[in-house]
Amino acid sequence: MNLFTHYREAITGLIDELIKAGDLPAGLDASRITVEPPRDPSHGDITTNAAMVLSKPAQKNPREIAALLAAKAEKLDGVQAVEIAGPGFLNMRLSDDFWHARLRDVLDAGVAYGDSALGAAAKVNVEYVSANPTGPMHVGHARGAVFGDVLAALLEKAGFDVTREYYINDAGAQVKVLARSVHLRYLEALGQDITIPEGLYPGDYLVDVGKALAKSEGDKWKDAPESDWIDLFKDFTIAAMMELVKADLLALGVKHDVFSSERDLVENGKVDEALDFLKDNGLLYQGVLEPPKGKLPDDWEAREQLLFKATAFGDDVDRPVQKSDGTWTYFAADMAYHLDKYRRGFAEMIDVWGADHGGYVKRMQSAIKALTDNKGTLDVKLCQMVSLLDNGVPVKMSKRSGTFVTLRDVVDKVGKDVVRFIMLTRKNDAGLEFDFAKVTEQSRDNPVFYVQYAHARVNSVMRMAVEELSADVVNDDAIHGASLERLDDAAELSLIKLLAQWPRMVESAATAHEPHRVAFYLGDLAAEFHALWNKGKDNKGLRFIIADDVDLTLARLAMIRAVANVIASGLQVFGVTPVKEMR
RNA sequence: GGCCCCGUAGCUCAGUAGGAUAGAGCAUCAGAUUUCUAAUCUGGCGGUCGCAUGUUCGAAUCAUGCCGGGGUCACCA
Repeated sequence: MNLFTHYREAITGLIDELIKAGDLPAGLDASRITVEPPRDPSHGDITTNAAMVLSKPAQKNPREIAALLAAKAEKLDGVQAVEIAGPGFLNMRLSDDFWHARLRDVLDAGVAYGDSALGAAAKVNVEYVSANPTGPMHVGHARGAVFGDVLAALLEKAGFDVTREYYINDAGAQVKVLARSVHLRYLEALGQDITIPEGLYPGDYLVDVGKALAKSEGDKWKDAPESDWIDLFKDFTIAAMMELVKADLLALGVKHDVFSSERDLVENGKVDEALDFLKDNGLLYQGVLEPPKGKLPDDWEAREQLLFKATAFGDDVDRPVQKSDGTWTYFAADMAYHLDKYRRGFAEMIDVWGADHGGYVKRMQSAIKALTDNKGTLDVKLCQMVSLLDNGVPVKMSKRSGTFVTLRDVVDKVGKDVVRFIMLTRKNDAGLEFDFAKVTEQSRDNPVFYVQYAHARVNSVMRMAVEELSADVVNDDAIHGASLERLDDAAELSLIKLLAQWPRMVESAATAHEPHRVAFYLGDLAAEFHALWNKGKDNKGLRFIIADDVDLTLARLAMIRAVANVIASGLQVFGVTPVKEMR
């Protein structure tokens, strides 16, 4: 249960009562009313702006409305005190019993705590990675991969029906170049000396593909014209590259439900279908684009081409859908792809792209508007660059010099959990530094460690408690039946309140499509837990284990177990394994 | 030149569908350890939220215009 949603409903209920009683006029718009935690804890546990928002439409002084609400709010379950503050805030303090009940919720739910029905099982499609199948994944791909994977998990936790999708760009000129590169490797495998010309893919990872083809095909394509072997080589190589990509993603713990092929779309006539739809609606025309303002590309020439009327849907210019050789542009196929997603039932689509594709967002969104009659929505999440450092020194990356850092290198070096967590410690549209030295160091500076350590520390205390008090006294049943009302210290209640925020965090992060908020929340939670742990040094009475008060000890163990539950719940969304020990 | 993103403490960044006195970490200064793992914690210092108008009861948050940084700009994907 998201307690803020709960009390928002209660407050709007009170407003209805006031309307019925004639104290407020009917027909008030409640949509702008918020119920949230106040910034300053001295203002209570929850606050609402209801009185201020209703002031104007109700033509009443906000403090007057607040007074009407306060009189009723005092009687709500769990509410201990109500006060009116500032311009008309209604601040409420909830009873200790209420918070103890929330702690009970955490213990009952375990890692499932925070699961929400917010999404109401609505279908959402999250497309991420979608890297060209032309080689192994590099670190730049990792961020989008983790972001998409975790956003999908977050949406699932918030109650959406999520499909994780990968779009294979296997129809363009690039895969042709790839197939030619492999043909050279094939000749090499047959014993020829080769040089790889500029423009083809020089990577070693194609050597084995060439060998495999030499083995299965023999030398029959040695002297054959390209048109005879190109399709075969394409198919074989794409399949091999996708195996490579999937293996890399698996190492990172990233999975997809659906792989869609651009080539399939083209071959199945989906592109024609989508374009026919646009044509029937008068949204395609032959035209000549204005040259871009400012510096012109060197090879610019005015050319008549088939254009989609993107400007009618919010884009800046109309967009070409057909190349001069008659084949479809990438954009045309991508339109067909998104229409296909829409027709498969995904009115809500999310795409995760690199920030260098930012210029493409408007045209895709305008296409979706045109193709779905404004019924489909696309949110594009752009992920900024990751800069790799080692102890502050940039790690040089260049495909040519061979110091190219692959995704696999990074995962092998620091582990998938570290890569995943760090990728989420920044907003997606902010740059991110990934420092090999920092992300593996065991200190406060390293958020992965810090959060993991809090989880490990809970388990450590648990082990210690069993050792000191015996397993007969400290066990699951005993902890579950603990007298939670014994938790009455301000610091303990404060920690419980933070735990109770988790369902709200899940919902807001999911709604905003911002998984990084979870990382910050987990950091805050870990900090508060570590702080409480340390309080036990200054004040022995605040230690978790109090040998001569088993009842209190069990209550505190229940509390810290709840901390571990919520951390584990968050890490589960991240696809990071919580550790129980960090020696 | 157009479009998109960013601009918050010395540094790295949060800031919850506009909310009350803008927060963390690092750095720096002063402290805490015969430990339930100090791999941690407590306190001090530190800000014209790039600038200016506007909308609003209320703006770091929304709108418009500037300034600065990055990305991108017809038949690549």
